[in-house]
Amino acid sequence: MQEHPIVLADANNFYASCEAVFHPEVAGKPLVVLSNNDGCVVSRSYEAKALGIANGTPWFTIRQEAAYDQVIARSSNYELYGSLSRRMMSIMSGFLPGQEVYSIDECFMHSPWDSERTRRIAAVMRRAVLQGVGIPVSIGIAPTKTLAKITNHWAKRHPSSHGITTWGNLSRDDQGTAVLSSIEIDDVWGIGRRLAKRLRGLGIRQAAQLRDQDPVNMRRRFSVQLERTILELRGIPCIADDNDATGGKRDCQILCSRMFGTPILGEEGLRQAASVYAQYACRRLQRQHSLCTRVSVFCASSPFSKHDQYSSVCGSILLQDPSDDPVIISSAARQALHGRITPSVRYVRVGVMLTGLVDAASYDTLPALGAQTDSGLSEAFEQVARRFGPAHVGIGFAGIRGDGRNNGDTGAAWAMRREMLSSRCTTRWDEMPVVRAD
DNA sequence: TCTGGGGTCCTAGGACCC
DNA sequence: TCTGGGGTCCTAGGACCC
Repeated sequence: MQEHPIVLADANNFYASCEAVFHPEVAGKPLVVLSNNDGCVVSRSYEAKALGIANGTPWFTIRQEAAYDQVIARSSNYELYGSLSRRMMSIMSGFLPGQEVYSIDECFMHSPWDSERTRRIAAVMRRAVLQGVGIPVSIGIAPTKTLAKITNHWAKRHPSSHGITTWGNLSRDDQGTAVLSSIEIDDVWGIGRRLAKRLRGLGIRQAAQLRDQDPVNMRRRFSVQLERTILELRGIPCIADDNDATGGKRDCQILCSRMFGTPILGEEGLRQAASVYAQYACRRLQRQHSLCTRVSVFCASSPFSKHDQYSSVCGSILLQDPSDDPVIISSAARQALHGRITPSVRYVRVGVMLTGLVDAASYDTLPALGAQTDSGLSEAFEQVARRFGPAHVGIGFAGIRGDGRNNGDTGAAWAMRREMLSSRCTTRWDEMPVVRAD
């Protein structure tokens, strides 16, 4: 047994839990959080799960039944979730070293202690997050990331674990029989729908059976990833740490894409949307101090439409020099689709992808390499945004605002729908909660 | 009427070079 | 006319994750 275990902390029903933090009246009730455009269910409270609502269900197909069951629905409020996530991660980083924020609601940590001491620290950490942010987390402690995922899963499903399960504290028999034999193959980290189907075809149904396969043989038949998963299930760490200290820095690509509130017909509307999303992507590029060398844009019609045939196109522009200039990038995005779209197709999505990312710092020292960097326009936009709020200025449609609660978006007809948005309590002065002491 | 968004890694195959 | 073998780089696409 390895004595420096990996700790995985993962929030329970994160988005749904966030909605209850500043609205305690919804706690204990069935609540679902919907994706952008109020499309699909992406997070559910325990009570909503108990009603049999599955993740990914299109909201319009269950809306009436949900109303009957008094289910509360919320549009996704990423501003709130992001803010609570940062608080939660910050609290946890004070308890154990080597935090890797893996997603908005979970992080790995590397404990220098043995399993038992790690468990005691994790219990204190868990209470600190609950008290400091109001979000319940579950914790798995194990020698590898894949096993930490499995023990975390176990902790979530077994109330007797009080939110924490430690692999090293289980007997060898329990590890195999109670835990690995009860985990279905699709619940193993790294095994998706397709792979699970192929494995079941070979009679491999539970995690324990996968662990007992020959790794070399499975690598030949499937992939190097599957070999790693098998070794991880045996307690041999093979999944590299993503210890990029800059936090959230993207190495390969930055993508910004959205479904529209209403479909777009014709090139001009798509060009407007592409230009707006290019500016969002550009802001993220600048925040991580990168430049990009290629701007790609894709757009697609609805894959569900009964009237139109599905159609998708993409175009891409290679920049002359690496750049983070929103003028250059948004203009490339406008050009990328030129002449490619079909005028009669109703497009419902557009996305802008920035690739070929390079570190801006390497061009600071070698100006002769010729990067086209932003001359200060973005900084001016940021200053205006800080003083007057988001979306007051921008290039083209990005400078146009919608009305009311959605005024962070452009006022275009295709802007997303968010009809059930909760307050952005921690990021907007005018939406701060009011507390009365009677 | 109404079906999310943002990533990573790996592999195959083509282009190109010597 | 004939037309190998090995390497690298890039891109597209598939599969997976939350």
